[in-house]
Amino acid sequence: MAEVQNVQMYGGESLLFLTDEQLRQGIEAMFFAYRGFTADPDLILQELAYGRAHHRAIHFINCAPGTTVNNLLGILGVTKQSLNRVLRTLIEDGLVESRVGRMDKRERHLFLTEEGQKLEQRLSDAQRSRMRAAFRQAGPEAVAGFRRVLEAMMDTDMKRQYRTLREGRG
Amino acid sequence: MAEVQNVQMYGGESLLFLTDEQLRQGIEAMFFAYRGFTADPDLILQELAYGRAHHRAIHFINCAPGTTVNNLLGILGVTKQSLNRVLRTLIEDGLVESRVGRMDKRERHLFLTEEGQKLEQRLSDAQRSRMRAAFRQAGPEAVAGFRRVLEAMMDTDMKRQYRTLREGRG
DNA sequence: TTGGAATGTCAACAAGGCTGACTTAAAGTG
DNA sequence: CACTTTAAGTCAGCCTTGTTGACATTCCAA
Repeated sequence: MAEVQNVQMYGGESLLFLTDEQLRQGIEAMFFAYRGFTADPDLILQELAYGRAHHRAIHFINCAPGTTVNNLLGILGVTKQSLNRVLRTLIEDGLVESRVGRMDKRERHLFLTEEGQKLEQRLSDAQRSRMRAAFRQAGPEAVAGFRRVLEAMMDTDMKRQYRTLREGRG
Repeated sequence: MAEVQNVQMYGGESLLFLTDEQLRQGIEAMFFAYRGFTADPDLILQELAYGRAHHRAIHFINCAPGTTVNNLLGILGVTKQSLNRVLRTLIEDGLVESRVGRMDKRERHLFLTEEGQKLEQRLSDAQRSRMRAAFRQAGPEAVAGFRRVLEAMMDTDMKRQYRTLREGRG
């Protein structure tokens, strides 16, 4: 592999190392990998007439049960109208429960029902099994690097969200 | 950083290392990072009333000038109706040129015009500069790991596409 | 107590995926 | 040559998921 040969040529943090070509390859790898990343859950969602938006909502409600609509909005980065449509169908279908806030009655706290949890399991099993295979194939050091690059690629406020989620479960 | 501590506990390829929690973090990192990845070009596209679909077309036509519509369909993984809508506007707007094949007159070979190349530059500069910053921040070894994980996450046929593109330019 | 801010809902529209049916032109094959 | 296949493009219509605008409810502070 002729792609890491320029590392450290100028000492310290290396300059030549980042050729446009290598950056282009990184961009394309990201594009193709993201497709792989979503492919398995997409198949499951399709048979239920749901989309990726439903998956994302389910995922983060599962991570933070009792979260409010507003909070979810911040994480997902969409408009509340867009999220609402998805939430409405999930509530109608009995996968998500929305409880009026006790302190602040304007807020709705969101929870997965048992059925919702079951679907979450199915979806994340599918996604995790590909991730697990990739992690295993690439090895622990590659995984650490993978995470470091992804974190560096996030916006600062996204990174905050990500860290919050990470620490919430630890 | 308490996340790589379980590596190699069982010798050889490590088992404990892949906890569900770590996989979940990988999934979320991928989600947030992909948003960051597309954020900068999206801003540029918005002011031109184009979308991500236009960007993808422009990117791959730039990578493989003279590619046919059919080939592009394979790379992008969309239907021809969907691609055609995008391609038509790009041709109308004078960013892409479509030449009838000389060997096989059924084929159309796609090229970026000068103006198309200019936009491609603008878009990829934006995207690369974030990627460059992330790569630099994470360091060369992390980048190698990043690439290894992403490649392992692709489907086999995507990987073929990716490799072909990689070798085409070297 | 009243006006403004926050939270969530409803309605309508656009982008960009999808399928299906069809045309045109060129290439390949018996 | 006649027939089939392939490449490309088009039209119509659907779905998901993003957007903005208008609106109801609730809370809080002046």
